[in-house]
Amino acid sequence: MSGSRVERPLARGRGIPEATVARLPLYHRSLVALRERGVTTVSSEELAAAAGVNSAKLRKDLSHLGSYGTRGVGYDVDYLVYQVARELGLTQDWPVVIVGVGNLGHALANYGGFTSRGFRVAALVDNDEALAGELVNGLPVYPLAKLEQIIAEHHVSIAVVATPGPVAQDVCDRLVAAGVTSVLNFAPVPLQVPEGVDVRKVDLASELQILAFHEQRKQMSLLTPLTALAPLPPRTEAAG
Amino acid sequence: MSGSRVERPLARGRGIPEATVARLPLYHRSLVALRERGVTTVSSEELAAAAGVNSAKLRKDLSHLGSYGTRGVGYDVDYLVYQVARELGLTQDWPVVIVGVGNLGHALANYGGFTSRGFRVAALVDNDEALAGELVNGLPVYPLAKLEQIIAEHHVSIAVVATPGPVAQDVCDRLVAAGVTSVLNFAPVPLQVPEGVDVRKVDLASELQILAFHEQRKQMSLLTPLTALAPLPPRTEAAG
DNA sequence: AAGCCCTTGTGAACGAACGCACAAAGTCGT
DNA sequence: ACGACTTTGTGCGTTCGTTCACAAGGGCTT
Repeated sequence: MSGSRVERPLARGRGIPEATVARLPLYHRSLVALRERGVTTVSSEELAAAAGVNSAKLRKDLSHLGSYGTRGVGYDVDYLVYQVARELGLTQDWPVVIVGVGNLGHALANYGGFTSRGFRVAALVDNDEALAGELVNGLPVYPLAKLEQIIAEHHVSIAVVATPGPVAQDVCDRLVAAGVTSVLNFAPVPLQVPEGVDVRKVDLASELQILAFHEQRKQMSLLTPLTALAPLPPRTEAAG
Repeated sequence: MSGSRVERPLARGRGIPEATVARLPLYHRSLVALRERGVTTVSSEELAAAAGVNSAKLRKDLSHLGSYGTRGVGYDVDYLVYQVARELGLTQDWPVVIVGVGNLGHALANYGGFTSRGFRVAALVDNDEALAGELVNGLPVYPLAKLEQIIAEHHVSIAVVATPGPVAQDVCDRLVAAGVTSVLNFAPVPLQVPEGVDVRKVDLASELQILAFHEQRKQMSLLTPLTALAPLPPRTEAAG
């Protein structure tokens, strides 16, 4: 077995659990909403309610960023907004390239939440010649041939793949070769990327199917009594 | 109150882990792709590679559905496609209502992956009077006032919320009151729903922010050696 | 200043998910 | 028919994530 050397699991600025990172945007948004309502101080209980999470989880999440609260009082909204934003990298400018200007790419280019908060659509790219030069949300569409040039000139490190599935991997390969190290993938295929490149998948069809799974279960449990579903359900106390 | 009752960690009915359910759509899609290429038998190793997951994880996932493989051979593609589809509820028809026909709702209405595989857009609904009656992807847009009627007549149990954030909760409440028990939420707010209603969130801005977080860390680790990261970050609260 | 009250931050228990490694169980060659 | 080979299905240890419960620590009142 390996040595018993205790390695510090959570350094101050690093080692933030992935589950926590995934919730930081949620907290950030809730905090901004509170700030816009004029709230200056918020307790973990209130913020947790606004974000729809458990308050203990919220406190532990925030504790990974540092001790930004005041015991007996709560968190200063302004200060916490800034800290979360800084941790998420929202205090810097992120030029983003969107590849694929179909229905989805169109919507993304127009989507307000995409362009705000540090992100800026550097360019729209599509391989359809007919689209080249057209304006979408005030942004011109460039041909796919210019992809590498755009990435280099704008120092793009984050790309959005909104192409049809069959070409997504090719596009992704070109993106990575050109220097992109983070990809948000809307295409219904699992993208293969080398070490060091992050891919996050947004799969609309999958989400619906997951809902359908649970929906089917609900319908089944309505039609048949519980005893018919499980072989021998112990007659424990009924909840509620 | 956000302190919700302890919901069963495993999926309702038979105990299929939630993490497994979330991957079933992925397997289903990979299997369909294999079938279309004429593949009739697939090993866990091959299917796992196609889906981009660990093969042991794939086998354990599939084992929750039943013993559908043949040792020494693999899985029959046709058979497995059917079993996964049945488990996901894709063998039945799911009428879906999309509320909010903005950029995103427009894209969703046109999105092929949404309408295929058991799902069917029963109606598009928007509160913008100007849109009423317009055709999107061959489907008419109905006014919000008809929401309850549509849900009842089409027996809709799954709804997509693609409205602006501020009205999402109101729309959701009406959906639930009208009988919807599964909601796919694209609005950037956490929806509150009663027990028994499922909500899945697709948050485009959050996904980008999560990528930005990791991207920032990559850049930091390139610029500074690891030893420079360990000390406490200066608490510069005078910023701004 | 001291004590009370409030909320944060966290140790610890619990539970879920992952992945290794292997036994079980089938096929195929001889 | 039998043994070698292949691949599934799964027991088990490890890691990751969630939640409880409470001590630590700050503010407020007296």
